[in-house]
Amino acid sequence: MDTPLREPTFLILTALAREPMHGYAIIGEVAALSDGRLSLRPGTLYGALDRLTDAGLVELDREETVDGRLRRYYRLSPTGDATLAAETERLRRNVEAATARLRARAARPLAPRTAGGLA
Amino acid sequence: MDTPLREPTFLILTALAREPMHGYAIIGEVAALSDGRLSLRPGTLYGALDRLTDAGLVELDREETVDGRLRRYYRLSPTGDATLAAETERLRRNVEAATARLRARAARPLAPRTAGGLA
DNA sequence: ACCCAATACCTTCGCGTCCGATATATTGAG
DNA sequence: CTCAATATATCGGACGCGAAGGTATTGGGT
Repeated sequence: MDTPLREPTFLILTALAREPMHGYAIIGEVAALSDGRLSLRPGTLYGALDRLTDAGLVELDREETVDGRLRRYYRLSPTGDATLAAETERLRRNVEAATARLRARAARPLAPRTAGGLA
Repeated sequence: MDTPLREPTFLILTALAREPMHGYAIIGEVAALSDGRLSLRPGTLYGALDRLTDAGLVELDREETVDGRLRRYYRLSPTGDATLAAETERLRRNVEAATARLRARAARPLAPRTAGGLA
């Protein structure tokens, strides 16, 4: 499992990091986390939840029935916690690398040779 | 194209942000960017380059022949620049959200209720 | 009493991306 | 003369994601 997590999976783990949640609530939490940019579809969510459970990153926490509707709560496992931390570090480095290059680029928008001194 | 970029694609754009590069050099640059964690395969690279060219994010810069070997240089287009910037911002928010939750989690490893004050 | 929206679960299917393997061509080292 | 490195390209499989649809219950509108 060193396959980098894709965005939906990453945000599902992030949502669960705070406290155990049930599927439908995760959809809302991910939407909030991403400022509404990403609205998970059921197919994405439950597929991911199954995969993450098989991989041992999340665990079934408990089940509740509220108003006749089942709520299945999932929780982040220790492995999931470590994976999320590692993924976050990976992303942080990528963001830093991209930011540095974009900044350098903004400094010389159209002039590769700045009436050069060096090389 | 509001599909989030996957990591290989993101790093290819990042590599090209500094200056135009040819394919084989991009592989090395991406490896350096990721501290050797990601080594692009030719299948990934040229597939991505074709897709990115079709999408208008990168452009063919020039072609050189060095020692009988063709070098095809690609450059980041203005659209690619903007896309990379937007993607970087998106990732930055995700990193911040995950970091905040992981930090809160570390503070209370096994105690969901800290003898609470606020509801 | 009726229907529709919202809550909450789950499944199936197609697409796009990625990766591994493979192929080709040239130069330089052993 | 062969092998490694440089440099391009293609193909098939795997897998995650998204769209759509299906089941069930409660509550609001008419």
